Amino acid sequence: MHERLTKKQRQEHILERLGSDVTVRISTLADQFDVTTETIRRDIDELTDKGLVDRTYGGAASKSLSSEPAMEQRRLKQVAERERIGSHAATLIESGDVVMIDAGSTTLHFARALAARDMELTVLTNCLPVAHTLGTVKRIRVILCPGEFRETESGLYGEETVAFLDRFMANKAVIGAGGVSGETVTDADSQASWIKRKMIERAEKAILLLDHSKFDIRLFSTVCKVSQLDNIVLDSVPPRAIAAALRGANVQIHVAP
Amino acid sequence: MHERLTKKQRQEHILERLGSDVTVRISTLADQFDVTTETIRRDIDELTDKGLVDRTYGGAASKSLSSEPAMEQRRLKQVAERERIGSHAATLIESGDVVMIDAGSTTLHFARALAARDMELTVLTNCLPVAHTLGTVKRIRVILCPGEFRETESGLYGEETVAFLDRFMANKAVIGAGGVSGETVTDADSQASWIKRKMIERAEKAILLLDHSKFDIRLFSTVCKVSQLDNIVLDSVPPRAIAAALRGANVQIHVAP
DNA sequence: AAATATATGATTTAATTACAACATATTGTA
DNA sequence: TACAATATGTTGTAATTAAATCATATATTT
Repeated sequence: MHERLTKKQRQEHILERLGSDVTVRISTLADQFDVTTETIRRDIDELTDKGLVDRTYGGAASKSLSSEPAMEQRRLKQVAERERIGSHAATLIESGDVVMIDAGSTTLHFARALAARDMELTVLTNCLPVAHTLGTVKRIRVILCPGEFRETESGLYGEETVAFLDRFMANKAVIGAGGVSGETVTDADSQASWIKRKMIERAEKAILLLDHSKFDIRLFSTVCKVSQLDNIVLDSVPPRAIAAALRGANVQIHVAP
Repeated sequence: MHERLTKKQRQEHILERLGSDVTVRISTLADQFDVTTETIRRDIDELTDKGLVDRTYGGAASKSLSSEPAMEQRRLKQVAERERIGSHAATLIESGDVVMIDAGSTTLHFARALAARDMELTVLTNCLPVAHTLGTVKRIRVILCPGEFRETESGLYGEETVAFLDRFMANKAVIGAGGVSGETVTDADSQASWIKRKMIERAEKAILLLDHSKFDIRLFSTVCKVSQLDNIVLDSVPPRAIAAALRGANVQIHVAP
């Protein structure tokens, strides 16, 4: 006969379970713990409030590794474009390169494409999903930056991160951004901008990945001028003004087919 | 106006979605694809039959092919014991502590228990799953070490990691190990041992988590002498020789209930 | 021990999902 | 084109879950 578990114990068990399973069901847990579904529902609500699990209809799910809540809504529409961008950008990488990869959903697509190519590479990144994706590939050496972990982007940020990057040199930096307007690249997040700038600085070639939804968008934090870029990979031809700025700065434009 | 997607496109989108999200809901997908829930239900049933997704009530979840195979295998062993150990070890942590957490499956259990407690903490770790588990908790500041990413442990290792840890001081270090024999703590992995040693060195109190399968095991790489420990959390009473060594070294022994 | 707070259970109603059966539309092909 | 195969929509009913409320039990504090 089992002794009754305390609330804390139950909740720990639920977290444990979500460590190996992706989802749990309230009805199942209620059976196993021999409490009512209402009790489990309350447990899961509390865990959800703490941000430890995601609520689902009928249960809970473990938090996703690469969730980007801000992008959630339009992710569906932009997925195909980003895949194309990432895939094309991967062709710009050569065997033997040292590559710095920024955190973001577009750069994650790039990392997936890169993993599929299977080259000899060294990768520095501040993005956990990128590290995870490339970590499985034998011939790629992945170095993750230190820093403060931010759940929203699943990335590492802060002075530690920037200082760490400063100690390396790369052949290529692959970054994303929130918008480009005229000759200025911007992002909503100033901490992220510091990382992007440092990566550009420490790499011989800077490659920016951008989908068309970011054209003519100007956000809070300036990342760099387009003249600091070497390549830009897009999913469609940019508006006249941006195209002119890019050509003027001698940036090589790639439109992913 | 959107064009209607084909069945194949829808299903690909669902899979893509489950690449970044853990779960999808039938009702949501039906809205987004502008089809009825029955259509999505049939899509998901097909994907389930092919073994590509897991069915859930109201939707689907990504298959839990854990990307941490080595860790996953060990997780299956001694799960209950490790949960108890981790849970009890969490009670040794106080609000305001700076805690260094080693990579390993037992320490991950500890991290889950810690997350459920919801205290004000600063955590330094070389373990991605630990960072992810604690990164969701508002009151916990998580700093991830730099280093070379090793997929088998989902952790960071190497000189960068050790040097980084050297720059901090912690109240407590919580580490795992491969075995303890006599008065010596050992591990199979020498790179991991370097991390563990450094964490012990940089913390006021060293807490070792060990399940009983590790008693009287001596492995390749020496981590430390038991005299360098302050607390040890076990799932059962250790053999005479080890108990004697621990008492002799004035290590506080906790047997998790 | 009494008082208070917390946790759990029970119950009802509303909302959501599942399932099956059948109708209609769309696609591919002889 | 016409036929067959496939895909999708519609509808009704059953099953499951959500949410709110109130009652009861358990723990904590004074």
